[in-house]
Amino acid sequence: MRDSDRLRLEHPKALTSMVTERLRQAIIDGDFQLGESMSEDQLSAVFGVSRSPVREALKALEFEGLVEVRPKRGSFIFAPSIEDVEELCEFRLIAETQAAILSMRRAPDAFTGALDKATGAMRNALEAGDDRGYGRADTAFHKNFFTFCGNRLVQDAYQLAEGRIATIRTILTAPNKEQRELSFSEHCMIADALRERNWDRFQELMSEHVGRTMRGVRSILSPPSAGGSR
Amino acid sequence: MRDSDRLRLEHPKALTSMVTERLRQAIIDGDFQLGESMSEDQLSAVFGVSRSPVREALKALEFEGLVEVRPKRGSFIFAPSIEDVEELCEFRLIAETQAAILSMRRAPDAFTGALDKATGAMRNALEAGDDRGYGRADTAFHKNFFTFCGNRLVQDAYQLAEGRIATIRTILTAPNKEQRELSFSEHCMIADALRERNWDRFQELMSEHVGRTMRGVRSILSPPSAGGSR
DNA sequence: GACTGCCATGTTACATGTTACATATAAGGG
DNA sequence: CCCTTATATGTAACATGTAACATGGCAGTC
Repeated sequence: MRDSDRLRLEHPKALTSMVTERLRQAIIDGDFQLGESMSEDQLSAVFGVSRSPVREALKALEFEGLVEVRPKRGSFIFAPSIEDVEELCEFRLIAETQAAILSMRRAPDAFTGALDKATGAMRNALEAGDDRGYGRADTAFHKNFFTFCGNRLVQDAYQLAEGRIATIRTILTAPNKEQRELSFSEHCMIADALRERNWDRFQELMSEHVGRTMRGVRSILSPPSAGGSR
Repeated sequence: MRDSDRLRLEHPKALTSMVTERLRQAIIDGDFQLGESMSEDQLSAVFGVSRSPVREALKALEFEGLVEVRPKRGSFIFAPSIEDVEELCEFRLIAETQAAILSMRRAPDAFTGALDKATGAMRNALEAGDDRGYGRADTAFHKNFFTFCGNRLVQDAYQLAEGRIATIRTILTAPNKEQRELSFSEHCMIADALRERNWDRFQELMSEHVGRTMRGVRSILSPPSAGGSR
C-alpha cells in the first residue's frame, strides 16, 4: 500500500508559496520598477489574502535578494548598483563553472542533452520574436548547470542569485534584438565547448558571455545613476 | 554631520532575530537531538514571545537547513543522512577553495592575519580544554575564507551551509580530544599553504581535512542508522 | 530665514483568534 | 483477526487586531 505515496496528489499549494511565486515571476518579468515600494497591505489586497502569507513571501524574496525589507519602513524591489551587478556576475561565473564541472562528471549525457533542448527553445523564441519566452529559455539554459550537478547546496547557492540575474537579464535583453542574437550564438558555443570537454574554451566563453552582460548593464544603469544599493 | 552615522546606536534587536540567533546557537552547540521536534507553541513559551517571531525564526533557520518545517506537522531539527553530509562536504570543499582564491587576490595580508588569529584562539582553547570554545574558533577560522573574499554572494552561499557544518563539527569533535589535535595541526598547515600560495598543497590539505570529517561522521552516523534525510 | 520640535500619516512588528489539516487511536464491520 | 472508518487531539496556516516606530510637513522660536 505504500505505493499510494507515489500517486498522492500534490497539495493545493499553500498561499504563501503561491504569493511568493507570483511575486517573484512578476519582478523577474519586469512588471515593477527597480526600487519601487510595495506595502504589505497593498499586496494583500491585490492577491486577496491576508498580510501573513504576503509577509512570509516578502521574507522569502528578501533571501533571494529580489526584495529589500526595511524594518518599519516597507518593502522595496531591489535596486542594484553597478558594483552589485559586478558581484553578481563574478559569483555567477564561479558558480556556473563549478556546477558545470560537477554536471559533466555526474551526468554528462543528460546535461548536454538538456542544454541542446534549451538552445532549441531559445532558437524558437528568437525566430518567433517572443521576448519573454527567450528570456525564460535563457534562464532555463543556465539553470541546467545546477539541475544536473547533483549537489543541492550548489543548487541552492545559485538560487540565491538566480532571481536577480534573471531580472537583470529581462531589463537588459527586453529591448534589444541584437543582444539576443549575440547571446544565442554564445549559448550554442558554450554547449559545444562543454560537450567537447574543452574547459579552457568554456571558461573563456563564459567570461565573455558574462562580461558582455556586464557591459550592457553598465550602459543601461550608468546614465540614470540609479544608485540605490543598500 | 555625517560623522554621526558612526555613533548611531544599534537598534534594540527585533524579537525575530533574537529568537533566530538564540535558536541557531542552541542547535549548533548541540543542545538538541538531531531530528528532535519543536512546536511553535512550545518555543514561544520558552522564549516568552508570541508565535509570530518564532515562526519567522523557524522559517529563517529552515533556509539554513538547520530546521525542517513539515507543513501542518511541525518543525524538526535537521537530521542529515550520510549522503547529506557528503553533499555538505563536497560543497564546502568547492566553496572554501574558491573563496580562498578570491581572498588571497583581494586582501591577502588581512586574510592570512585573521587566519593566524584564529589558529591562536584554537590553540588557547585546546590547551584550556575548552571544547565549545575550540569548536567556535574552528568555525571562525573557516568563516574568514568568506569574510575577506569580497563577494557577498559567495559569503551568503556559505551561510546556507555554515550552520549545518558547525553542528556536525560539534557532534563530531565534542567527545574526541584526539580529533581536535589532528584538526588543529591541519588548520595550521592550511594557513601556511595559503600564505605560500601553494595551491596544490592547499587543495590537498583541504581534501584531507574535509575527508577526515567525513570519515568521522560515517563512524558516528552509521551505527544508529539515523536515516532521516527528507 | 534657519532651526527646533510637534504631530499626522503610513508602515511594519508582534500578539492573538480561528480554521483546517495530519495523525493516532479506537470503534465498527467483514 | 484484519481491515475500514469515525473521532479526538495536536499542530501549523492564515486572518485580524494593536501599538510602536519612521518619516515628512508645519508651526513656533530666535
